[in-house]
Amino acid sequence: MKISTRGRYALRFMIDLAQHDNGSYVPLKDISARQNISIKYLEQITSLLSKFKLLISVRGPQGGYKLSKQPQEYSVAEILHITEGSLAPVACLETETNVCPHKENCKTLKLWEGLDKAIHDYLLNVTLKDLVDENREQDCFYYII
Amino acid sequence: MKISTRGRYALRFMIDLAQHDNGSYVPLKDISARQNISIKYLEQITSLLSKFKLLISVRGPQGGYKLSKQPQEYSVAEILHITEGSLAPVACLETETNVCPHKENCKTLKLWEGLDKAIHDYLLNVTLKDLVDENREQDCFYYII
DNA sequence: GATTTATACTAGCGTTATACTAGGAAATAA
DNA sequence: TTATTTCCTAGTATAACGCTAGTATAAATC
Repeated sequence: MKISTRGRYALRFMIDLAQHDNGSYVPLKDISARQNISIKYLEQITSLLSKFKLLISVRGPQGGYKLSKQPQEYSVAEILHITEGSLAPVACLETETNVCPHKENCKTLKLWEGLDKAIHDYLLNVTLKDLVDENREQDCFYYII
Repeated sequence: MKISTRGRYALRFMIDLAQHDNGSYVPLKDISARQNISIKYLEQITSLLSKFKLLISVRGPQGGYKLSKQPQEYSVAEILHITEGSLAPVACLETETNVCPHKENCKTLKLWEGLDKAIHDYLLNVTLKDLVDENREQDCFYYII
């Protein structure tokens, strides 16, 4: 029941980008250096975020990434959903419609649906701006394990 | 961000045990057959639950498992906590005190703490009795994947 | 006390997911 | 044309997951 590095790094990337937004594009290598995450690994994460239109990217010199909307318009839920694949606590809730052949008889389905909703409700209500505004000196760039 | 089979099987085991509680001990093989989970795998799960006093076990003929308290006294949180190891969404929240050297500067710590709390609050408020009382015909004995 | 029935404990093992690294292609500004 | 940047795909070591298997131990019954 863990958020993977992909999701965590994505948040750190987005926070860093929001903090260093001056209208121009920020190249990966800058954020990679500040956040101490390899460029190659970050690339995989940003290309996902880019594909889902959370970022605007431009190649070549002076290129890089830019937020596609205001920090307060991003929910943590959408960022994590894209990078984690799914936030559902059980596989049967990953798809739009639950196709488990035993869902009618499942004593725990409501539990998982409730947990899924609790997680989503919480993460939908936290925005990127909320994270950027955290009263802390630096970005987190290290998690144990 | 998934609950593993250990946690899910533990819940199914506990529900089954609560449903078939007639004062005597229920042997693993009965529940294994009803739930379609191998005895050997269930053993690992029940020995955990037993070690943490959620079950009373007796060996030998007429032996088996019995709940150590009333179904409404078990929270889903405690069952999952024991079998999953931890429900924390990030490693730094697994231990009692956060020992991450960068916790002071981490912009996402409050987010994870809040998510952890949302998950815990929800699961603490669902009891084993709530699951047993689900208005469904049978136990769930199958999850896709 | 031997046998049967049950849990307890430990080790092992195949498969999948995680957390990356690496190489090259394509685009773009200077 | 060259340097810089993102984009795309493949590979790979490690760890976690989801079991299976064997043996030890305890207890009831014959």
